[in-house]
Amino acid sequence: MTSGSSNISTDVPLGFERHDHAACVSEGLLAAETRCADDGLRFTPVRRKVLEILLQEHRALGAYVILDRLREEGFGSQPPVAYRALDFLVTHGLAHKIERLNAFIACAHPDQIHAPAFMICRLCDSVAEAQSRTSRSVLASAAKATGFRIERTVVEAEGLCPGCAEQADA
Amino acid sequence: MTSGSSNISTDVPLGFERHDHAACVSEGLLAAETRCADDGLRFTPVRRKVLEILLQEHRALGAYVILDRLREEGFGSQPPVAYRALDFLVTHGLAHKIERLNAFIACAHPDQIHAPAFMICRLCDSVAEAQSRTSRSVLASAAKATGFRIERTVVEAEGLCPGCAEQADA
DNA sequence: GAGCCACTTGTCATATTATAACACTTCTCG
DNA sequence: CGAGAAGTGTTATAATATGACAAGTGGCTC
Repeated sequence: MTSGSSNISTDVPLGFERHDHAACVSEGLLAAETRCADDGLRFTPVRRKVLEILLQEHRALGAYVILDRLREEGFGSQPPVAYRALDFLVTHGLAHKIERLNAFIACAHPDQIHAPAFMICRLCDSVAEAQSRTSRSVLASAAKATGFRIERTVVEAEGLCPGCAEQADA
Repeated sequence: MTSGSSNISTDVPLGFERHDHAACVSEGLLAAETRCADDGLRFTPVRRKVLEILLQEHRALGAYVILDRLREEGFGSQPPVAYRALDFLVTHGLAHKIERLNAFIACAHPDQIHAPAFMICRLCDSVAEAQSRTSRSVLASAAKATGFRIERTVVEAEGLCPGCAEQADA
């Protein structure tokens, strides 16, 4: 994703790094298509559009922002339309909910097993997804000690992204 | 808190372990009082009552549940009353918000520096707070690698507590 | 291809969580 | 004591999320 190659479509440091952002969208959609085909899931127009909307930003979007965009594109405009598509994407690992923000973001690693961790910039709102091995976490050891059986984890850090931290220091 | 001593007031395994629960409440309130006195904070009746309500359970309570109890006790009954008290408690480390549940829980370690991690049982709703050192976490290394400056972390695991896991297996 | 089924979409209605703004009171500190 | 800051209570409203039901769509068997 960090693109050693071609056309940088934006120089905003989204996901904290410059990259070929157009590729994020197309690759993301392609990965989702493949995945759905493989797993016998229906990648319908609404679902596709919602993922596309999410992929367009390395930020978390609220359900109602997504809903507005869906309306503009001619889809249904009532909350369940957005929530159901988001639910589908989250359930199948194509998107994640950022609990801290009550908002949603496209998955950056739809191929791998995901116990994702996020870094959320409180100034520019960008969100980066880190790959995480659950096993060596604080949670894993605490869970082991008490006998808790982990099914899902929420790991989110709030703070300043590299760019904003630099500006803040200046 | 695991009480080598006296009267077990309930045998429900709250916080996943049997313990002298009456002591949780009184010790919690005492710790808060001390802390507020030390730091020149006002531990007013509403704030005290909200903390007491939270301490009575090793579960996260929604703001509106708390609000109902406040009303029963003769306090104001509009949302801001509860939210302001909760905000005070969270700001000063006497309570935490469980983002996954949009709900609140009393801090189990009000004395220490807190980068807490929680284990949430999806069946019995109990929540245990683990002590965590942020430093060796997935987040810390990801942050270091990208230059992200962490200010606050949310670490929550959802799954089955020891008791519920056992029942589920049976 | 007709009929059946599961799934998806769209809508209305409503629940749940959270905050803005303002008047009034209480506490603190000079 | 008086001025200002902090806290409380209220009204009103915003933002987030779900339940229930009707209608449409696609894939299936026979």
